[in-house]
Amino acid sequence: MADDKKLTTRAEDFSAWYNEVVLRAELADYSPVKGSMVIRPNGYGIWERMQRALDDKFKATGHVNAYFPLLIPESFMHKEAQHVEGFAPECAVVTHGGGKKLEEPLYIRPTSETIIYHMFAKWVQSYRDLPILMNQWANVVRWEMRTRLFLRTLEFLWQEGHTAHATHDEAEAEAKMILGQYRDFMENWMAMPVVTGLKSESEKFAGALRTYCLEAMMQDNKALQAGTSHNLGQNFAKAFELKFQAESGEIEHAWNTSWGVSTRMVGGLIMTHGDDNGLVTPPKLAPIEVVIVPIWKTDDERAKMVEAANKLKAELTGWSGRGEDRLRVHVDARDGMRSGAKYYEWELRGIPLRLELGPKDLEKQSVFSARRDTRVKAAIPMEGVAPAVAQLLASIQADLFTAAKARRDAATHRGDITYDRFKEIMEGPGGFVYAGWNGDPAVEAQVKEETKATIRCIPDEEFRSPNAPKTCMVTGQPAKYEVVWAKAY
RNA sequence: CGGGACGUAGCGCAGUCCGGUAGCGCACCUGAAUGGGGUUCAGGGGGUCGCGGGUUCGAAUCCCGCCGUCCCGACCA
Repeated sequence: MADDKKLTTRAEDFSAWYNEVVLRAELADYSPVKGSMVIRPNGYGIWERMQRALDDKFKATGHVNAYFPLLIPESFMHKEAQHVEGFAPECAVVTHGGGKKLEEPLYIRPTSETIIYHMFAKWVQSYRDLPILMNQWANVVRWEMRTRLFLRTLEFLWQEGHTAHATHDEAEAEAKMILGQYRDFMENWMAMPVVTGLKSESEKFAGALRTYCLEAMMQDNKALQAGTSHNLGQNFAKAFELKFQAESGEIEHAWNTSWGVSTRMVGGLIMTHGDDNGLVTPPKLAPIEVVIVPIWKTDDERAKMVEAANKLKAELTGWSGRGEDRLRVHVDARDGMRSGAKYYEWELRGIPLRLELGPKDLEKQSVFSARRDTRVKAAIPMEGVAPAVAQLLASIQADLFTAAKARRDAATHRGDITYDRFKEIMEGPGGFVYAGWNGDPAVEAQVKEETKATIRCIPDEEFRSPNAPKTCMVTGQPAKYEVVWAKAY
């Protein structure tokens, strides 16, 4: 921050830019405990909008919310072999309580499969008790060595869905259905394009049969895993004796899924849409969609313009053209701050649309608008201002997605790419590279070692190249899959 | 845990080499003017200079020890 007022630009130093946006837009702040953070109202407001939209989707697809406890007996963590192997190193463990050493240490949940399937086992006897479609909003703790605001912190907020089904196919359908819900949310609410697909064996969730994921591209061309959905098979059901009597009379193990998205998405939002002036929030997730800045010179004028601004706000919020989803409007009537300074501040905070209302506008019976995304300005007639504003917001929402998708596609490489060319891309601008892979984990490890890029996913059909590579990029052997490579957060 | 840097006001820093009254910018408070893209002037508040010890008449500055933070690597929603 050479200039106290200007942000470091994305081109200068992307990660410095990111940190400055988070801190200066007051989305979050560092907490006294290294690696954990405080989510401030501006950031939490976005998370609340995310929660509401997702929660509605979960409810609409038949899920119910519950809450399971933070502390998990150590023995539970050890019941599923891969799970404990994957998570034990990053767990925080409570060894003392009430001033005494505990008989059995308690793990602070890094995720809740173990406790939840233990409970499900208590609740399920018959196929008639299935499926269980449950979700919880919770915090989890993972003792990361290297942390970044929103993207990786010791503690974070998320939702974790957990379901139990009578058959493999039903669980598989659930895991994929949720993936679709996430995708819809990311595209239509976050305006963030994603590639959906399957994780390779080495990248899948500890204890899962298969992990599906959504991968987004940030403006520095690195990938961000924005969400995951797992088909857990019967792994946890066997470990926790989650059994039921089938219609046939046989005792069978249930089939589970789990799926989650976290406050990491706020980081994804920032890095997808932010610009050198700060945050850019898609209207649907903006706690405030419209800020009205009244403009005045004298005290008399101030009273008049603040009144006019409040009247405008009332007209906007009173408009029912969006049904229950009323326009979210704020009037910035602060005295002692120039309008220009207010503009910069609201731009930093990513408010999608600014309306300036001064004596001249009032005279002309119009209001002056400025879009946050394109910074295009235009007068809007007072007559019919609400639908016009709603229309502008809808355009901003749509244009953000289009722009983000164009950026991603411009940094996506397909076709027969040699390993040398691949290295050039990864050392240089980065991006998504679609390439053939023979399916050998050793090749995957080698590429990771040599280039720091990883297989983000085996993409779902609609994302695959029309002419999929026939050979493995590294070995030249026949390709088993087309995969997406990228450096990732 | 290995490699590098740094701890001075809320934030960003100068001062440290060469010991001598703790400073600057931003932010904050008060007042006045200003007011359609970061306003100006005047006044003001705020710091055990990371902690502990040593050298010295005197330490932010020199010496020893400790602690902490950040960046790079090993792990990762």
